[in-house]
Amino acid sequence: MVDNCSVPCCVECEHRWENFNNLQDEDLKKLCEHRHVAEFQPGEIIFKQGSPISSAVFLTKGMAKMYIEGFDNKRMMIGIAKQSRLIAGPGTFVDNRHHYTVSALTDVTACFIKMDILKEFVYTNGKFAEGWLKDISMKSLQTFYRFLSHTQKKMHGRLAETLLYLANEVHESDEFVMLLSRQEIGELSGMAKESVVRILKDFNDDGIIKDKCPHIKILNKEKLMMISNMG
Amino acid sequence: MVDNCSVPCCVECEHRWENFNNLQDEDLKKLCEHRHVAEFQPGEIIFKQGSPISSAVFLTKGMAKMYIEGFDNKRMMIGIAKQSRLIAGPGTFVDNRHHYTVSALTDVTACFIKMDILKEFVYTNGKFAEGWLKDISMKSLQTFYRFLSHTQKKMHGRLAETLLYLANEVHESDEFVMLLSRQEIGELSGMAKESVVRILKDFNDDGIIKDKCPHIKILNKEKLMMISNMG
DNA sequence: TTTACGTATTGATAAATATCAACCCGATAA
DNA sequence: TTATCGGGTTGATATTTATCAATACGTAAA
Repeated sequence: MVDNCSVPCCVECEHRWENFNNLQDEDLKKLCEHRHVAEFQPGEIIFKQGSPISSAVFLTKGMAKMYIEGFDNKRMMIGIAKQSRLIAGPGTFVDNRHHYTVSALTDVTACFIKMDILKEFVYTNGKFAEGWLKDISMKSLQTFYRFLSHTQKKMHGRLAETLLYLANEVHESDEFVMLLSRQEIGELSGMAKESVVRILKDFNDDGIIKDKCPHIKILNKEKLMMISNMG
Repeated sequence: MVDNCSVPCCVECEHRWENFNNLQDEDLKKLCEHRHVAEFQPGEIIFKQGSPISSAVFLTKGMAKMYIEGFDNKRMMIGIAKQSRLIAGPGTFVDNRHHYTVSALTDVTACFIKMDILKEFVYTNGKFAEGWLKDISMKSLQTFYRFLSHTQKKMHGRLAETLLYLANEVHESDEFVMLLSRQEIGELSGMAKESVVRILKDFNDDGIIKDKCPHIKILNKEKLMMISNMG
């Protein structure tokens, strides 16, 4: 259990959203006063696809997976959420509904900030509005390029790309403990779990990675990038 | 050849971007004064992936295809641009580069409006900023759901979806002249042109569509929607 | 009219990928 | 300790989809 005091105010939070740099300290204080902090255990749902958006969410600790629940209960993982990132989704300005589910992968501490207050700043602070446009645009571009990968790359290329994403963007290290099950890696890279197993074995046998089950180490990043770029 | 006078000022343009409703008439007049109008023949490129974004583009006549040029020169078509839609792409607020190419499918008349002027309004007009956020968000959501389709649907489902998109969104009629070649339909629905041919034949044989080559008529929309929803 | 070219079509085949079933293995509950 | 359960792994097989090659067809140029 946490209370609001155990998490620093947005004014001095080192994990705050980059776009908060465009707000004044008094604005940020106002945000802290109206925020709520909650903790989640691994597997717990932070918010659910289809539910109304009342707050923006920011993680101050831990990681969560974001996924769309599609046809036939099949899941498509969008990516992994961590600190400094606005988690709200594109529904905010469209239908006020979440279009994907977010659930904790580790112990997570999350800040909930009322969306009304954030939207208010769009009217009164042009820099903040521009920053938000930039944020959405960047995520949109990332989606585009992942879409392109899925359409044009074969499985080895997609899985190589996923491993590079986990190393570069998520863990910021070429050696990490895999948070995701084979099933989940499949949901992230668009293939069956058995295919994940087989291709990881291929990479392992070729000396590109060392896969000692929860631990992953990238041994030959050059080659992995080559496979990703057009495997 | 057209000059600026042959296309109405944004103030009274019936095909203008919805978000322009948030601007005052004097703002719109300022836009007209700084715009440029150009005509394109089928096949001509309106702007090219990778080139810098100097202007937002709006079509006042005709249709154009938007596509990403991916690996191996393979193309992924994003969709078809027509009137009332901002064509600029998510690069505007990120790296100021176009991330896809737009080329005319028919005779096209296009308005170019300096992006600087539009961005200016983001600072001075909160409603306009919000409208733009909404615009980008909606496109982002559409991309998400197309991505989901590609990942989870099989070819029949994807092609059914594409036909419904062409009928509902592009031509706004269940009967239309197909603007796209089989190759291009394939780029839009993520499959080889031969597969497009075969599946169209299936749909034709099953009485779902009538496909007399450049003409397409949807005969059984219910069934087409069923196939799209999970074919 | 004939030729040439690009797209559409068709069939045969190969490649990519998913599915199914069985088994292994480590952790946890009884 | 034993039973159970949920991943992980593996091999066999079926399905989906692309590729290749040949042909047909319509239009524009010669």
